[in-house]
Amino acid sequence: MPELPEVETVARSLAPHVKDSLILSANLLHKPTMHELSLPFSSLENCRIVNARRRAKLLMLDLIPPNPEGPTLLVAHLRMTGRLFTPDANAELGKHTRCIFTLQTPKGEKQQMFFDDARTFGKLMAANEDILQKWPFWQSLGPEPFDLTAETFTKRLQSNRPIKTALLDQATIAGLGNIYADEALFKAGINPKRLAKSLSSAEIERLLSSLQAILMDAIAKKGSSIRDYRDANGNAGTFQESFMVYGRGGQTCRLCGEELQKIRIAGRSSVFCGKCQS
DNA sequence: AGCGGGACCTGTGGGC
DNA sequence: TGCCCACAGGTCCCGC
Repeated sequence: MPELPEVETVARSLAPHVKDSLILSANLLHKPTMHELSLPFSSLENCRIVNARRRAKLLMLDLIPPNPEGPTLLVAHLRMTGRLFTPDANAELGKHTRCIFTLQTPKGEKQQMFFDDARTFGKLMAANEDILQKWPFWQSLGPEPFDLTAETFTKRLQSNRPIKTALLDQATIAGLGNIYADEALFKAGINPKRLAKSLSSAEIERLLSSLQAILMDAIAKKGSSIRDYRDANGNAGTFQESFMVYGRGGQTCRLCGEELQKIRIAGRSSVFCGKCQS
């Protein structure tokens, strides 16, 4: 499930393949994949890709358009099963390929970039600054975890929701999903059901340093591959080998041996240790 | 206003 | 063996 470390890994692994390439065409095979606020995909033609980066869980390709009205960004939200990658030269169209981009590399060679998405939750958007300003989700995004101070985090946690719910809210902090929220709460020793505003300043500092450490470690390990997720080169990440709680409900806690509990919080499964997390 | 929960979507895997 | 159904979950939307 692409969360911050997975999207960061995709951006870093995709960049060398697409940087300075010209988009010759964008062929949308599944209409709902195009975000409703997107410029027409024909506007992507003759745009040059100059960078691939990440904001929150969004994959952002910076573009130089052929004219001032053209898009300056190709934004991809991978959601559950989206993959943006450059297939091998003679690769077949996949069963779940939703958009095909034909690129011209700086060497003048043709190369394809596929957006595959089994579950079709993912979205692509050809955008510019005006569109970002009109996009409520973009406007509501909270700070990046590495930019967050304990003081700002404290202000954003003044809510009556369980801390787990607050961490999943992209307006509180951007980039966390179910995996890293559960892992960060375990590392910080905080029960996911605790109301966000009930956390002490010591607990908030511990939670912030825990989630920053986990995200750094997960980026270093190229993300977590549960089933679908692969980077732009088709490689799996290895952070799933480091999971302390995610997906381990009913198994024993790796710290104390207690049986891990699995409950639902705001419709999400949450795994935690009743002994280590208070 | 703020929160919880269902809908969206399809592949997978457990149980019978 | 094969079928059915719960589950996976990020975000939007609706209702309380």
